[in-house]
Amino acid sequence: MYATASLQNARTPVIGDVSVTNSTSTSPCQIRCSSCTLKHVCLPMGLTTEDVERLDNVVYFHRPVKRGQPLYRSGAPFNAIYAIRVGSFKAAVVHDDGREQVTGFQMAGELIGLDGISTEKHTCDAIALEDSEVCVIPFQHLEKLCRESETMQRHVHKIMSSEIVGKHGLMLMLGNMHAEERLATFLLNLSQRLKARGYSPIAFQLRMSRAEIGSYLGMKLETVSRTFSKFQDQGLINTQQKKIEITDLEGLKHIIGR
Amino acid sequence: MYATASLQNARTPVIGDVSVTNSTSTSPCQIRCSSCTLKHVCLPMGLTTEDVERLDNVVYFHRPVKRGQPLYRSGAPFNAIYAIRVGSFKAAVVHDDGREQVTGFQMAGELIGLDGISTEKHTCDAIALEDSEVCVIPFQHLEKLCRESETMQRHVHKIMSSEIVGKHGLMLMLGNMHAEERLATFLLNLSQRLKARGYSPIAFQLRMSRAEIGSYLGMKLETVSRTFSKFQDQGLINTQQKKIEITDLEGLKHIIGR
DNA sequence: CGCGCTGTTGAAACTTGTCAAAGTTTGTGG
DNA sequence: CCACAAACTTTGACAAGTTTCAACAGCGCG
Repeated sequence: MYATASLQNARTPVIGDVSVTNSTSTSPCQIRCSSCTLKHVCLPMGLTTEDVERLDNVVYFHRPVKRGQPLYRSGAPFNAIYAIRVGSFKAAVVHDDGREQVTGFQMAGELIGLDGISTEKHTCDAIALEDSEVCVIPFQHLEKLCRESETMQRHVHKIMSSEIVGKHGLMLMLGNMHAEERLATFLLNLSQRLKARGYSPIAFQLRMSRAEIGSYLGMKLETVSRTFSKFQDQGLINTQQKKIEITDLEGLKHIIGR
Repeated sequence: MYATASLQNARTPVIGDVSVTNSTSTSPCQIRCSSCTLKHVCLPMGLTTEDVERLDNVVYFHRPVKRGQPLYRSGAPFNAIYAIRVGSFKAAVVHDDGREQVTGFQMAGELIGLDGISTEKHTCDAIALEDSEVCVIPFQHLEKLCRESETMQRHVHKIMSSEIVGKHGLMLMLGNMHAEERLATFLLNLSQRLKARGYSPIAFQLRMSRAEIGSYLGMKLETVSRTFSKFQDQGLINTQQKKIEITDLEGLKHIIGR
């Protein structure tokens, strides 16, 4: 009852595409969206039971990605978007001259790959920050679902739009904020997303290097490091390399408020 | 034959919404997408004749916006996206503390308003940089079209995705580039878009102030002004206030290439 | 014709970047 | 399991680029 005959038929070629274009193999999915622990923060968030069951028919394959390995690279053909089931990723665009800009960090439950829709080729690299696993969402199938279900369609549109809105926020940060404000914004954002996933919002492990944080925030790694140290001196956080403990959440918020 | 009965019926409430939520009135459209001179650069770009005719049924109202006036403001309810028919706009997000970041400049044929989809409220201000006119595209109607036509659906998805990709480029600029590279990028981007619209790519009138350019590029207006002067000294451009003439296109490109 | 807004230019101050060195952690291979 | 190498982080000193503050010029508008 979960898979209609037409979807079964339509699915076959896409599976082929995926295995051709990606060197890593995919594996059938044990866990359905409808029973996934991440459904409150992932694609299914806010959807009706019926729509989630439709998703179950489309999200059928998982793909493991080892730390440091790409889920996809810039220029790779676009077939699917991905929901992160385990682990985390960075997305980065690389300029001709080699300059890299990290455009986002994604964690479990978040989507990655929307950049590829426009040209049907991915326009950035998606690299796993730790051993991870993604759910493969063949985009053609998702589009079919959106034509069949108005609520699903609106949902997908909202996800894309919030991606745009999120980038606006980043632009505001990159264009207007000082190093301290940027790092505080970054930490608070991370904290909030971890909280939404049931993790501690005040003690966590960074998955990315200082250089990657710096690239994302538009500053050099030394400045990131110095700013961490400054926060530590001010009693706002405790850091030990990648281990972060926020000791004064309000203080951090106050930095952004100037 | 252009308007089906069902669309006629569906349209009425949306018209109501538009006139309620916007203080400015809209007027029926004389010009159809299918006969619009901007169709090669606007929403209809690349669509089949059939799809464009479907658009004709949906894009029915125009709205004039005087220079300096908002098309919408942050927080306003989202009903429609807009295609710029005449003139140009800036989109800007405003931080709590009053800091403003211009997130984009839109010119004729470009879409504005996608930011509102995610929360059904607009998240930025859209302000006319000159006396302008937009085509109102009720989003619910566009979504209906996308459910009916696969090519239209993919088209709209591509537009949203390229908005995301475009922001990535901006982030790269804000995060990695020096003042000269930023301004050169800005000028070349403008030049290219004007060219695509049949205007001179090397002589044009800026519609925005130095402060607005600065906000967009993440630098202060004085730095913008100084950088313009530097380009002028280097023989790359001629500026007289808002009038710009690019005298060495390759030279400008070379600045970005470092 | 003057007033205000916008743009230009200069000098000093500040923030961040650059370069360099040393310390720390992580991972690998013996 | 330890040792060593590689990668990452921290910190300092100095340089460079941008902002800030200030003054003035030019253009458009009433």
